[in-house]
Amino acid sequence: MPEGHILHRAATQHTKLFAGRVIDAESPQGRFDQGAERLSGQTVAKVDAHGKHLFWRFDSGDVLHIHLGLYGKFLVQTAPFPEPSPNARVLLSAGDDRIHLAGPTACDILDEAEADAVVERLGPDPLHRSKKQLQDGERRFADLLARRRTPIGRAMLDQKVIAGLGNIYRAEILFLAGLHPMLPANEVDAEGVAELWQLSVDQLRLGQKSGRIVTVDPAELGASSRAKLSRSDSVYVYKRHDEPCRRCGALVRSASMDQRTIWWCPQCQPEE
DNA sequence: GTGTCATGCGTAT
DNA sequence: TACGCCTGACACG
Repeated sequence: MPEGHILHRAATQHTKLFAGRVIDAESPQGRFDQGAERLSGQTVAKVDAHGKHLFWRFDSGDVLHIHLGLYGKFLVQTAPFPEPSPNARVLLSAGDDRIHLAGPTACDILDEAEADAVVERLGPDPLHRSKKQLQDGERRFADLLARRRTPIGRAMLDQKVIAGLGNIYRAEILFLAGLHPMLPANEVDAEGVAELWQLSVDQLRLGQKSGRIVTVDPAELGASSRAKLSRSDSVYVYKRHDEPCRRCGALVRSASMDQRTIWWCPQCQPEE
């Protein structure tokens, strides 16, 4: 159930645990037998992420490319290892550490050029750290939006425009920016574009740090909600159809956009 | 227990 | 625009 923050979190954690180590791989499920055989005995160089894609880079030049899709999940395990569930696509282990991967959309071995090609198909990633990358990213993001008449709600989920946002962040960031999801992307003014980028950077970073998506400003939460934050307490509009907006009280609306649901506050995100 | 839905996306139509 | 992937959570009975 992963948006970009989860993958970057995994990249950091997996690098910490496995960089420089020789791994053993197996595929209890059997759908990655050949890959596991190929990777076993190889040394991990590092693990990095772009958007929702994760890349395990090996000294040999092999790259294990993973995309979790809608269902995929990583478990980090330490010895003594639990019995692997039979649906584990791959187990990657070194010494007392093991990654258990289940349900991914993609799990395949690429060479470096192929891995580069995956990244090149993606838009800029707001979780990239260097100042230069972020500045370039913002410029690309602005250029891409300027060339699209498509609704901003669709553009924000388009991984070629901005890599790493999923349905929750899409809805929440548009709310925070005060933009109606149907507004044409090329009609968002420069200030709005800059705000969308900055909100994406800030929100994804928060998510990366905490491992969960909490977009609601702590100052806007009641004391009781703060004590135990349920998912519906942690967001402004996502899955809150017909509930009152936390800021203005208007009823949150929802609609289907490209087979995904989008939520917005008709008052805070006016349609013009 | 069964049915539906979902933080995603590639491919076919 | 529709389907397939292939999993878990949750609502409902």
